[in-house]
Amino acid sequence: MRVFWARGYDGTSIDDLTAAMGLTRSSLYQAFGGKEALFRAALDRYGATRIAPVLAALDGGGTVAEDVAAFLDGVVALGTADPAHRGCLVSCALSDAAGAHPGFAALFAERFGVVEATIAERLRRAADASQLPPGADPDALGAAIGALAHGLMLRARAGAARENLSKVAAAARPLLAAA
Amino acid sequence: MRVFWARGYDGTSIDDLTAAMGLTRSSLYQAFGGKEALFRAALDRYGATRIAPVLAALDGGGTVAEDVAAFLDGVVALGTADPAHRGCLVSCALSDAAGAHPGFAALFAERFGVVEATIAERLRRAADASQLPPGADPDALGAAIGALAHGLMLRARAGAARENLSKVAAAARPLLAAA
DNA sequence: CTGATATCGGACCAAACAGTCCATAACTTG
DNA sequence: CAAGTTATGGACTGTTTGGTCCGATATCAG
Repeated sequence: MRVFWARGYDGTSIDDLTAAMGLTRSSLYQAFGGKEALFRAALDRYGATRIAPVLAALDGGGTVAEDVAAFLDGVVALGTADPAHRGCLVSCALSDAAGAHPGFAALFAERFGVVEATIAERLRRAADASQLPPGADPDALGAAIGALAHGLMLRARAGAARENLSKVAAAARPLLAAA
Repeated sequence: MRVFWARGYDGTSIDDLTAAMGLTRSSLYQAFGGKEALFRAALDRYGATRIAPVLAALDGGGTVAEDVAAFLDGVVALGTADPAHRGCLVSCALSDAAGAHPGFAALFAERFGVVEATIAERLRRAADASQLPPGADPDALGAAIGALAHGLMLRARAGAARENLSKVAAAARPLLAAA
């Protein structure tokens, strides 16, 4: 997962992977079946260990503005925590792989959709509690916050510092101005 | 440019390029020097012919909210216009290449910075005209709008329809609520 | 200890890769 | 038109790619 994260799908060779994982080619092929299957497994692991905790901040128990701010902070932290793995495996590696390898396109859309749907669900709860402006569309607003999050990940990949991105995330607060 | 756009840097071979460009390897190497230099030339062309017109919408002569909305519409249009070239050469291809090829990291940051700086400049003009809330930070807000734009590009690559993304862009309007 | 089974290590393969080369063809220019 | 220069075509090279194979090693049951 870390190798794909740092170098992308096409930029990673089987030798890179065996070196990082400490096993030989045969073991890798025996255990995972091939590069593509291993990448899918890495994406699963990334989703479970990296994305899920960040999404969990949306259920932090605060106001919708607080929870979304915490979510965006988590995004920034994930994208900038380790200089060797800047940005996001999905935003950076999978988005590119979806072009050269059509099989990844659906996977990319699916990963994207999970994030948007989770945010939208939180927003719908806020709307029910009248914490959102009356005319707001939770789905569109959720997608906008998701797009912002992915954009922050790209900016992290380009080398932005964490403090800097925190300010950017803070600048997005008007999206959730209370009614 | 189109081949890199569709298939990414590592996903594109010299043969792909010669086939699309209608010339032979020697001509390509003679004219551009190599794959990396050709990619840089493609990025230049992309910036001049695709990104610059979209950024120009920021000087559309409307209110800051109108100009930014027009800019985001342009982003959505660029990312969804041609099913063969979904998303953005910079957001999708360069972000990945920056991982495997360190030389591209600076280039990626530079391309990103141009967009943010252009938006921030427009916002500063708005602030001078008191069209922005008093406490707003034009640099941070510009970076947020830039991140949103790049996130929309990723969503376009994942296959989102234009109408859909237009709604998402519209949902971001509160970012520019007048003071 | 023995025999069956699962795992491992490293050599191996064909294909694809980026990049080079030189003989030929097409211009340019005096 | 002829000499000099530039662009082109396609064969070639050494390397790296993802993937396979088989002998050696470890694990475990009886």
